[in-house]
Amino acid sequence: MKKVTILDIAKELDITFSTVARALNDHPAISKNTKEAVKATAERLGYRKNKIASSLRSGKSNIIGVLVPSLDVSFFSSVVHGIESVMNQNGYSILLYQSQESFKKEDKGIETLLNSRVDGIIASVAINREDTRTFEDIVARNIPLAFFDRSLDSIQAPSVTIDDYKGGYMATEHLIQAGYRQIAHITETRNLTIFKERLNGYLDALKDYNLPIREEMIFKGNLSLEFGKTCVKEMTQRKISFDAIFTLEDYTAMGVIQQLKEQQISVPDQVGVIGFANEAFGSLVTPTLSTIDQQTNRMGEEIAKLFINMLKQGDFYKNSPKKIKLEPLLIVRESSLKYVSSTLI
Amino acid sequence: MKKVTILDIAKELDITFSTVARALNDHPAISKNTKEAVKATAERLGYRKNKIASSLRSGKSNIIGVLVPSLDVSFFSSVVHGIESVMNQNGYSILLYQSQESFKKEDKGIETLLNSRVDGIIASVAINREDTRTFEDIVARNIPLAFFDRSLDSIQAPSVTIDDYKGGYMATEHLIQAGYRQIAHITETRNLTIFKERLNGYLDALKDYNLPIREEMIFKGNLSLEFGKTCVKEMTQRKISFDAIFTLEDYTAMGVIQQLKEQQISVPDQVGVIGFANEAFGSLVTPTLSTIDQQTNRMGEEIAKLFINMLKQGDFYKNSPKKIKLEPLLIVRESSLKYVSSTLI
DNA sequence: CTGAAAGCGCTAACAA
DNA sequence: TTGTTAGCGCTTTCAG
Repeated sequence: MKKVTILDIAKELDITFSTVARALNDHPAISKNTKEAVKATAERLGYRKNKIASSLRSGKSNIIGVLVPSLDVSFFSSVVHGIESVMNQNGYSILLYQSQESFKKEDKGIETLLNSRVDGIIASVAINREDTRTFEDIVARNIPLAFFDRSLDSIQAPSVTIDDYKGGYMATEHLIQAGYRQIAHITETRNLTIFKERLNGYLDALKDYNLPIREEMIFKGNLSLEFGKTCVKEMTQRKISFDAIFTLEDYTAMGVIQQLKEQQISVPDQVGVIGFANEAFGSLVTPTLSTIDQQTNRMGEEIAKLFINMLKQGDFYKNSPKKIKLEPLLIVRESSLKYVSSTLI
Repeated sequence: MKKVTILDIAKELDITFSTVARALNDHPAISKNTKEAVKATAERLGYRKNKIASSLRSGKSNIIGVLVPSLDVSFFSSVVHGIESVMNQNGYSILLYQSQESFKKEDKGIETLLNSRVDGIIASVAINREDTRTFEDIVARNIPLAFFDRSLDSIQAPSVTIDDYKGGYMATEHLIQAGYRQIAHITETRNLTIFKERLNGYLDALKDYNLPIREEMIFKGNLSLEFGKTCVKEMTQRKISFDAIFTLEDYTAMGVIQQLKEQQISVPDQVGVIGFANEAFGSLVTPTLSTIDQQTNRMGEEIAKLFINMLKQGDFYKNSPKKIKLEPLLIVRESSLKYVSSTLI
């Protein structure tokens, strides 16, 4: 089966190929008859429009580059799911690139996407990014750029994030209101805005409720289940008394719970635990895990919608960028319900 | 910043644009001097090769279409993760499309990918697919096609799947060897090869161990946690005696466990449970869930490698297609360890 | 309502 | 080692 072009259709019908092109694109100035004839023979010959050729000519590819750290993290795959769904409905395709949390690969990714002449880029930046030049370059070329979740403050691009500060505050406040007083927090060594914000929320909640902030109860490590265990062990060893732990994400919280169980400390009666991210397992474990939901699918849809609006503008960066902050949602489950828990179990 | 082409570089250096093109592509017949000069000015002017133009001219896009049901299912996002990683290392980009389990969207997706002139398509077919015409079309056009996990037997394309029959057999055999004798199975109503294979494995294991096959212990429903609960309730109501359940996937298994707990039936002492898929939560729940691992990342890598080899051939479908079956891995955890469990808890 | 013609930016065969 | 030239298949302006 050799490839069919508009020229083949034109010959078949004894008209010019430009008429064919117009007919296929539903150009208003083409008669119903020719349109129908053209579409019929196109179908009959098995014609498929060559998007590459039209992209080259028109300067629009109808492809959006999506750059994320890793699809193996459910948060990102969920957002990408949302992005693809909305973009698809609007006639765009997704060119996918994973940075694997390396800014070098991220730079390579941006180059590839730019070379592929995507109509814009949606990104969530790698955890170890330092300079922002490659991203500045995108803006300098006046190519639409938007961030989700992890954005770069120095870049004047729109973004959809969740209010991590508020999330941190809500989680901590919830623990306080549930009756806990000595609340530890586990965060990340690496310097990511989202984690700092969660920490700030934690700190401010303590202040607002007149609880002391104790440095030895704030742990910095690498995002992992293992580190959750380590922190509990350390507090026990150093005889730091605590009655609740708020962790920067859910896997760490699971580590905490596992270690507490190991040490025969009951959750939530002796120690309350709340995580962050609302991973799928939270409702399945015992005790079920309280957490903060990040509205991942919604985030994907919002960023996609915002992006589509941006694409409609001419000069993408003339207005100050729209920054959407989604509300975090507090999901209260068993792991943080001190008083009620005894009746639940 | 206006766009820079090879012509701009050529003018700058007072050579022809074809020399520039060759220099940029490291053509052997170009002198070191010119190459360096060209690359330097390319860099200086901020030149980026227009992949669209080269694709149009060369007939190769270096883009692979990936068509999956939904990235919101961790199995698929994990495989796509593997595919992107390997493809990326080999200079290919991924154009992503989700069918959302609808064959209509799948057809649209194939059309879009074909129109985008991808160099090939890697797909996992939608659950409700009936006719196979769109896929036949891909083959007819001699465009590389490969399946993973869910393939179409009537299409002569390579595939990477796991041995679902063996997985079903292993799961059942494990339960038998652990001392269970009355083993129920929960499967899907819809007619998907992979689920049928798991069922067949279950049936054959029972036969091989001389255990009776009882129709009333095989439940067909819709893949969900809720249906797991329903089945347990039904067996209890109908006073069907059972001491183990093998479910077609992990969420259903969770439903089973939750309902058993609800009814004060102890897992694994009274009833053993094993799932399928090795979802992330399996190692976190109580009791931890035994399951069959599908080697998702490996599957992504294998299909990508296989595909890259395929791309190197000329006539893609002249040889009989390579079908790789990955070994399922039995993951034994607490939910199926009848005798040991008491010492574990 | 339809045709003629130019050209998007690159690759590659053929010349020199 | 470099230049010349002809397209890839389409969009789009200008004519008619």
